[in-house]
Amino acid sequence: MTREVPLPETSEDAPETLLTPAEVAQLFRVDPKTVTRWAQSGKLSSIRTLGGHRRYPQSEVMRLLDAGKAQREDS
Amino acid sequence: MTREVPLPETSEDAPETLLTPAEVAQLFRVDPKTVTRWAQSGKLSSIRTLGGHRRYPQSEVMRLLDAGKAQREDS
DNA sequence: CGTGAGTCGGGTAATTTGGGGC
DNA sequence: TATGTCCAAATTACCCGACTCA
Repeated sequence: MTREVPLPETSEDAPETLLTPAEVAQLFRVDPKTVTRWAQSGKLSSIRTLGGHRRYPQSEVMRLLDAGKAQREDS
Repeated sequence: MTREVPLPETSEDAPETLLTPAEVAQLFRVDPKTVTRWAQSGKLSSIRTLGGHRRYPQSEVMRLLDAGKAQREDS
């Protein structure tokens, strides 16, 4: 049973789901290293764990996936 | 049975909300064990229950989340 | 006072990072 | 310019048994 206390969200809580580099890489069918390069070049937002590993917002990844899937090349 | 949950303090005193290892882990998309290592290495402050379990200040967790943010250059 | 979920510990795989070169 | 691969070091994930929490 999960704890059910009234979490007094200090401000605005965005339960943003995060994806690991491997997960994003599989979605795009590229190497995890490529995903890292996207993040480094500012093409993709990223969050850092306290150990330095990157986590990517699922919502943005999905948006970028949809942006280029139904199109033949580019409209 | 009466439960000792953090009441929404209406005045002074820092109503510091404490998060469980599992909650912090979900926010960073890491394993609860990883959060424990962060606390052990001093990267994250923690409170100990009388039984030895760790609790983490929500405010600090949120601050660290924002600190590791890297947005896209184009928004 | 039981019960189930969560969190200790430690150990050992798997993943990620960063740089360099193709 | 963009992606894939090799490398070593660092970080993280999963395994267990025992204990704590609600």
